[in-house]
Amino acid sequence: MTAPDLLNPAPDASPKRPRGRPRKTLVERDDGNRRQHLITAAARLFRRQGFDATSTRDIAAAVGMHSGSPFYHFKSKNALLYAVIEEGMHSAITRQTAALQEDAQAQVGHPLGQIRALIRSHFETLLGPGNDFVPVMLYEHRALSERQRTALTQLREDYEAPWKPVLQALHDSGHLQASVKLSRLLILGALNWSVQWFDQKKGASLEELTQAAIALFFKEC
Amino acid sequence: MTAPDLLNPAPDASPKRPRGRPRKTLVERDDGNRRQHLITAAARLFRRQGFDATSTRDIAAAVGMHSGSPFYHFKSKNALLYAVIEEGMHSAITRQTAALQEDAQAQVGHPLGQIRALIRSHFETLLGPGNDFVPVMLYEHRALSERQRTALTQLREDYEAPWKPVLQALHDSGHLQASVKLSRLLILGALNWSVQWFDQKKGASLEELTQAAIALFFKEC
DNA sequence: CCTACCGATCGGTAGG
DNA sequence: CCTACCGATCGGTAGG
Repeated sequence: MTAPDLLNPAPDASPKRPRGRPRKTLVERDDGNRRQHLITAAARLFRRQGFDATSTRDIAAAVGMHSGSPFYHFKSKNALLYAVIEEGMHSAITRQTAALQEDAQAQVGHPLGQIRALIRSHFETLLGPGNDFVPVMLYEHRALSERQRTALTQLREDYEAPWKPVLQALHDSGHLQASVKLSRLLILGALNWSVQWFDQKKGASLEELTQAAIALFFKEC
Repeated sequence: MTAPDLLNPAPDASPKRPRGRPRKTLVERDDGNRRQHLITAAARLFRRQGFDATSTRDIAAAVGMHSGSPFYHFKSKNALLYAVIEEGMHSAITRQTAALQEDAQAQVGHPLGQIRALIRSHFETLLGPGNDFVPVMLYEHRALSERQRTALTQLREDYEAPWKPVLQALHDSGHLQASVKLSRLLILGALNWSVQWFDQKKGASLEELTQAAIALFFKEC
């Protein structure tokens, strides 16, 4: 405990608000933090309990707010879900782009190296520590509104776009036998489903997972 | 319309109940039908809207009951969910067993024929018309109680048991390169995810899907 | 961002 | 299986 001073005034000295106009940068940073805390907490709860089974009161409590306060930051529970999903897709696309660039610098764009980068990056997005955002998208997007779903479809297409030429090249070179379209759907499904069974503590590492997936899907020629 | 008789008494002749002790077989058959209607309607609604987003009133209305009546047949909404899932797993196991027997008679147990039968049967369980039960299991089992989940784990192990020796044989013969355990998890994931994107109206048939999956996962040697 | 609150909905039950 | 109902919870809001 410190004695009352200018920053911690005695109770009789208007304890409610700081004097003068609040500094804008500080206020915005605080707002951004609170909003971000809500998104992060919501992602975790939505992933663990599901969207419907998570109340906005749960989320408020997780960040130390009262029950009505999340609606100061988000106009509805749905908007909060969409914010979670949008952030997940943006970071997934960022991670994927970086992985492809790293690979391009190392290997002059061999398609097997590219698909390896895509799969490894995808596993990290799904299974990396604290990465609850994309799993929420995969399993809770049904709760989105029509307009939100439309916007999400665009993000998913952006994300999947780099897979198509890589799989086409692997098909042309004989490493992939099934059709490119069905292969993409089946491969992404196999990866996405890992959210259901992968256990960080025991079992395989993401690197082992990646190698197994490549050995399963692609021929050596 | 038929004239009032012993089976359809006139209104003044105690219309509430038939006289005497109800014939047990008839009563049980009626109960079974109502119960079965509830399970079927619940499966459809749970699949379309999710478990949490479906109210017991929705289910009651779908079979022409009033709001409290489903609880005459099931002691809780959860018990109804478990009935849906249990029926789905039983019919999946039955279908799978029959598929393996058909294949055994035709091909003397070639592992490639066996895996083909397993995959084709799995797609039918997931994507066949009216087969909502197993998809509900895949996406709503989180809502089960601990005891229900334990019982379900046994059913899932029973279902997956035939896959292990078949995949092991394919691994030994060089048709499968990745480890048997990770292969099984990734393959079943790829198939299960088809629930998310398969459209009965357009797109591929279950037969084309099966062929694509086999071409994707297994080497020709 | 808190306080106090509202209308709606939900799973479930008693009693017949 | 219906009728009538209950307690609890929930998303969301007004007003500060």
